[in-house]
Amino acid sequence: MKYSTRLSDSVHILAYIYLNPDGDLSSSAIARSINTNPSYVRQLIMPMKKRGLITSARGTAAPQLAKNPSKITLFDIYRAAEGKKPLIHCDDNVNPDCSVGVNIQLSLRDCFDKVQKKAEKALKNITLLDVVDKYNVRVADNPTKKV
Amino acid sequence: MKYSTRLSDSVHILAYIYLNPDGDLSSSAIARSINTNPSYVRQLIMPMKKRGLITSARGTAAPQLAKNPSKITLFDIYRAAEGKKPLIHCDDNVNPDCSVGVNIQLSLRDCFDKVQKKAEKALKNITLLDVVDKYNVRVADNPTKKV
DNA sequence: TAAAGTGTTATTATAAAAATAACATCATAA
DNA sequence: TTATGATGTTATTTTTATAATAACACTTTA
Repeated sequence: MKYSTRLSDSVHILAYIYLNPDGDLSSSAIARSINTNPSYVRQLIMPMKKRGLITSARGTAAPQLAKNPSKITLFDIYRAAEGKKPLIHCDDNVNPDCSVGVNIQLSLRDCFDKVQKKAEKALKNITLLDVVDKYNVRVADNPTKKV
Repeated sequence: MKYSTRLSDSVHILAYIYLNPDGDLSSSAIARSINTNPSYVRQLIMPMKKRGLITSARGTAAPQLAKNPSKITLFDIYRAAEGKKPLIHCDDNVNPDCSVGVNIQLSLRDCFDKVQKKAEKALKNITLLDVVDKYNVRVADNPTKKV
């Protein structure tokens, strides 16, 4: 399949809103920045709205962060973007008549869960503010056209 | 796309070989356990061979672990199965004329790299023996038909 | 009231993976 | 020696999760 860029694009949306409080914040304008279409942007915004990361209202092109960016972690955005999908997938289509097959996969699930927890912990330790700070350093070091 | 189960299936292959030293270790037999085809099994074995995890010879259905299972980590198998592919993907198709777009993605890459490192560290801390041990506990707790 | 926006659902296209096929090469047993 | 069956390898087809897109009811605002 295509690789999912939902987390990446969702962070993009939040950063864009935060960095352009007085600019055009329509889904069309954000979509142009991501090089995608307005509908996809709105589809990413919706779960973030449900998870309390963003506010928006029908008819008005004025989404806002619902929290301070220092209080929004990459894990929050990951949950909104990807739900409960894990980073590593077990093969749950092994031969059910094979004890090795079934039980190795179940054992592996335990192991992958541990890795998942570690990754999630790392995601929780990075905030939207951290990402924006890195962005600002980059822009300061390499001044070019804005927006 | 489909989710990759290459890591999962590669571990499966190694465990199968370790647990059935005197059984049929042809790619066909292993494929039946995974519920897939012999060619796919061989395709997974090849990179593990190149990375020194397994030995095998043309014409003979007798693959062997090249190391003690306590010396093979999930990270080793992950590298063989997935190469350098990361767990989380940036969107590298954003609007190149948008400073926010480009620089946010570059900043995100740094962040995702940190998460990747943590996940890889977790993978390094789990060995094939750990997986097999969990398997043995499962089989002991829940005795059913073997192989 | 017209224009432009969001929220939402449905459909199509894309691309990464598994599945499969095919075959040269090698080992082994009859 | 030859037939059989295996691996190593490359190429093709099918599957499927995702992005892309379309469509439209509803809402805001000029």
